[in-house]
Amino acid sequence: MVVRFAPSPTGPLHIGGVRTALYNFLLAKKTGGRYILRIEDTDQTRYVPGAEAYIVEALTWCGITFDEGPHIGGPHAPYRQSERKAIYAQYAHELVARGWAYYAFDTEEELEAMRQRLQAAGMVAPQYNAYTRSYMKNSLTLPPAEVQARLRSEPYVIRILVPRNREVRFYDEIRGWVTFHSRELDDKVLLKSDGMPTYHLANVVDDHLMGVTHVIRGEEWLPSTPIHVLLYEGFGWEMPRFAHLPLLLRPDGGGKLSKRDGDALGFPVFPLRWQDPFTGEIANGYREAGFLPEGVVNYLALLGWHPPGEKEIFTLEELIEAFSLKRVQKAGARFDYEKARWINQQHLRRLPIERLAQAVQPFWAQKGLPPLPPERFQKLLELARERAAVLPDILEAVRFFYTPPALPLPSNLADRLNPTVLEALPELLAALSTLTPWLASSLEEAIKGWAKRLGLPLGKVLLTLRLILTGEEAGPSLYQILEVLGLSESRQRLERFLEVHGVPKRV
RNA sequence: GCCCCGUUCGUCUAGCCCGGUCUAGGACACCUCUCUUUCAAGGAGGAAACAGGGGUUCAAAUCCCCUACGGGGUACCA
Repeated sequence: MVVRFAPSPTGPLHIGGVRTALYNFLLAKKTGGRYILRIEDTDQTRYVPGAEAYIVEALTWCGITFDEGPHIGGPHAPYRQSERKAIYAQYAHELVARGWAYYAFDTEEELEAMRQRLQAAGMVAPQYNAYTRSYMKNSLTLPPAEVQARLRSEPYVIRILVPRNREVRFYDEIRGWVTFHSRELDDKVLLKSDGMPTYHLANVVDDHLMGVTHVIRGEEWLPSTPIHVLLYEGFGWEMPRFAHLPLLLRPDGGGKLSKRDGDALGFPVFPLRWQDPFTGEIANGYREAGFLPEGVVNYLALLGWHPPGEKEIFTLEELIEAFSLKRVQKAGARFDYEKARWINQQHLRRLPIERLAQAVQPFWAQKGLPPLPPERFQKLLELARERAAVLPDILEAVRFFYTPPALPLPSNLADRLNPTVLEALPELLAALSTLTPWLASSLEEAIKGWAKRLGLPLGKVLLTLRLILTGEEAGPSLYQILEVLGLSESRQRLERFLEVHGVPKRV
């Protein structure tokens, strides 16, 4: 099995593209096949600098790797269509010679005039087809001598000659047989006047030349597949198998997810942060939002595909094992950010602590926090990981560690302090100062004993201590907090509290 | 407009191909309870769907047709 992912470098890859790349990857890996990255940069006017590098970086981050591509080379190089320009022209002319294509000389204005005329006659989307081509300027209507003359002196395009009255059928691996009638098809441009191919020609030629056996792409390509089928026939080439994946839809149901949605939907639509080189505009990415690549890939896999069992959390390896086109959904799938977060959370909880520390590190550094010894850092993260769906949640959950409470406490919190506990605070301070070892277990024992002696419910004691030490009402186990804070920091916070608030006198 | 593809809980989906086992299963989100020093996490439970109409059949979520709705396409863009 040979598959390819063929994005056009017109900007960042969006997550729908990532999913297409993922499905191709899973299939290639599962079957021990080959996976090709091909850059479809045939539209020179839409070229965006940095987009190709972004695509490679994003897929690499996701763990999606290739066997061939512009970044690694391979037997079918080059892998940028702009660098294969000459190949397409040659094949386009061959198609003319075979009677499956023709030259057309119509100017933009002439095409526009044709459309206007037909629209005025009530046609919504005029086509260049079997009916209209007969009165346009092309090698089918012009005398051969004039055609030759124009070819030498004028820009021209090559258009496919769509047969007049035929059913074009193909088998889609996900949808079954799909039928179009050739009268619905128009004579698509194959070779543009700048000498570049259009997608239709380039993809067919390259897929053939590169030995692609399965074309797996988004459903938006379904309507142009009959053109591709005709091209394979015109060339006399064996067709690959086709599979058109259901689209990723916006959560509000307003159509397919697109690059242009940027951050407008309230969640990232890109794998990585992207800064538009022209406008400077920045769009957030999953990586920067604190997702693990495992989480993103797992969620994306489940959007439009379902594994045989009821298991939902998968590693990339497990996805490769479980994936199959037969279980891909036909209908479009709405993106659900909440579920994406939940899946990510599951991966966060499973991640080995060293790798979690690695993943959190950039966020830690970005906050300007000083590095901690690995053991202490890991201990801290253990307190927070179960409270986090994305990486920044972890920093939030251990805020107490790097931000001592602002004193005096605001009255809504100060009101919750237990006076009896406050009164006994100096005594507790003294007791804790001699406590060894300084561990959550011994701290728990000491504090529980102390609460008992005071005759107070444990909850009141702990809430008061929590407020004093962290300034927050909720969070990880207080014993763990004390342990990770350490004796000296804990004592400092208690002392500072006493300084600011004073010890209430018993009346 | 035309063409193509689709339609099971709010969302992702199982079941559909090979009709009965479906009083339609799971997950996210939501609600209740539980565990707990708190917040999470965990555990238990709840509410929640076969788009509509016709057929075929002893029997239809499952097969066929129509309608409605949704999506995609309709460029010298991919």
